[in-house]
Amino acid sequence: MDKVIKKLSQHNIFNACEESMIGRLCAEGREHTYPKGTILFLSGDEAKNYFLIESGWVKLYRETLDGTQAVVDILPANHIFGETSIFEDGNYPYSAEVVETAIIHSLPLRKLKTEIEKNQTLALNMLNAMARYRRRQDQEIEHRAIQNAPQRIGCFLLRLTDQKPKEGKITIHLPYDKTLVASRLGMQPETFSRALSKLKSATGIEVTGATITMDSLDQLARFSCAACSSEFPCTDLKCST
Amino acid sequence: MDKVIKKLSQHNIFNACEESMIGRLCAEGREHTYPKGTILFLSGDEAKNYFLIESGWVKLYRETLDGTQAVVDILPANHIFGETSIFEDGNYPYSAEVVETAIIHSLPLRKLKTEIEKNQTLALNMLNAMARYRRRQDQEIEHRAIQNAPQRIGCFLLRLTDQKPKEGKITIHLPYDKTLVASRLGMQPETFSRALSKLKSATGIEVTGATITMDSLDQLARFSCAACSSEFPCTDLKCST
DNA sequence: CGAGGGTTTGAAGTGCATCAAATAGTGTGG
DNA sequence: CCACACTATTTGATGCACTTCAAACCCTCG
Repeated sequence: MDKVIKKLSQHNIFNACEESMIGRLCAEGREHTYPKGTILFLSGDEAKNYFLIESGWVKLYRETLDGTQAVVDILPANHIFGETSIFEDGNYPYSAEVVETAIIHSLPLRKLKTEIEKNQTLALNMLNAMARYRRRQDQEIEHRAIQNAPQRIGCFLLRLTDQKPKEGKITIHLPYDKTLVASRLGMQPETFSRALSKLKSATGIEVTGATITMDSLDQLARFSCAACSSEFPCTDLKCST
Repeated sequence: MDKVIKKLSQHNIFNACEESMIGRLCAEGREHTYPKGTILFLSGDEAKNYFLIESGWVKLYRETLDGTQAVVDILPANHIFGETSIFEDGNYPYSAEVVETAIIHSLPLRKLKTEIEKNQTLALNMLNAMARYRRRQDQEIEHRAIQNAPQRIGCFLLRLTDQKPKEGKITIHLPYDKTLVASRLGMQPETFSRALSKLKSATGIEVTGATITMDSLDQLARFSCAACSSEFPCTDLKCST
């Protein structure tokens, strides 16, 4: 299980933590490959483990009795989720589904809790991560309130780029299904499709399947970031946790 | 400044913390009365203080260049805000405006940071508070995604009640302007007005100015909670931090 | 009493959802 | 390598919820 230890120690939360401690955390960990569609847990389930994504994508969502669902987030490799359940009532606050076949490590929450209570560095890292997450959520609420569909897509695309300096043409690949992107952005697939066309004619981007190219990000930023309180290189929005 | 110490020690974040430590936190604190409309700070300002509301109401919001604003939260007495700025870049992530004349204590972030780095209990309390806040924000996103305007109002009313057992008639007072409630719920004042009428005819509540009465909460819960992933006595949603 | 803000009402417009159906794309077995 | 089955995506038509603009109303407070 060296691999997990290495992965974990690269993670923000375990920054500057001793390997021995991380080793203890992983002691009862398991690695599993889950096919697309697997439900890892449901909202309200008793939380025994938290998870590290080795590869693939995982959707976090909440669902009403009649089946309507609200997507909380869609997480890529190297993300951790379910770890906040050590606080509060010990149940998962959302459901998790594998949306691209994934290799996932499960780690026991119990151990994490023990370590956090002893280890100041770990607790502080965790606080930092939570604060960062909180900002992202605030932004999310803002975006859904004041950006329209084409702008939300533009903003999403901007956050997918590596912020690399302007080098000739810029290419972005959608990381997963358009339908999923739509749900991530809180809109219907049909709306996504139409909004992407609008974005195209408004900013001059080129769309070919899941690949999007453009001459520079400026146009896109001008279009999308007009309806946002942050200014363009909105760095804190990048994925993390 | 005994008053502040007392207030603080009742607060979740300082649960089980020594008075002496809280005393150190308050050392450079100040109390101020601010009239309605006062801007306490703007998003992006360097964060030197965090705040405790003694009385009154404070609106946290974010604003785009063209003046459109998204309300993040509206906080009542006994709430703390601005404290998360000790993490990350040290700037406030939102603006704060007094919306009902308020008495507010400002406390230096610097001292809080020092104490958090030393005091495990404090760090853990803070983690708990952050986790709770995170859940609330997740809920907020869900609500805005799947509840319609009348349901959002109903849900808001339910969260205002004291969860007291059914005793004859139930009375709820809106804590501030209808216009503000509307912005808190992410809708226009006009929409709020019309949605409240719909809620009235759908659930049989009585509305007189800012006072709302009904025979029982059941009707309201049945109407609003249908479009929510949590079941009715959704306790975690109650205010806190 | 009159001014001004909060609130309601009306009329019209916009954006997104929904339903329905066509089209493109992908993977399968033959 | 092709035809079929199935899914993802697009397009069209329509409806609804919320917004916007405008104006009336109400209520409070000087």
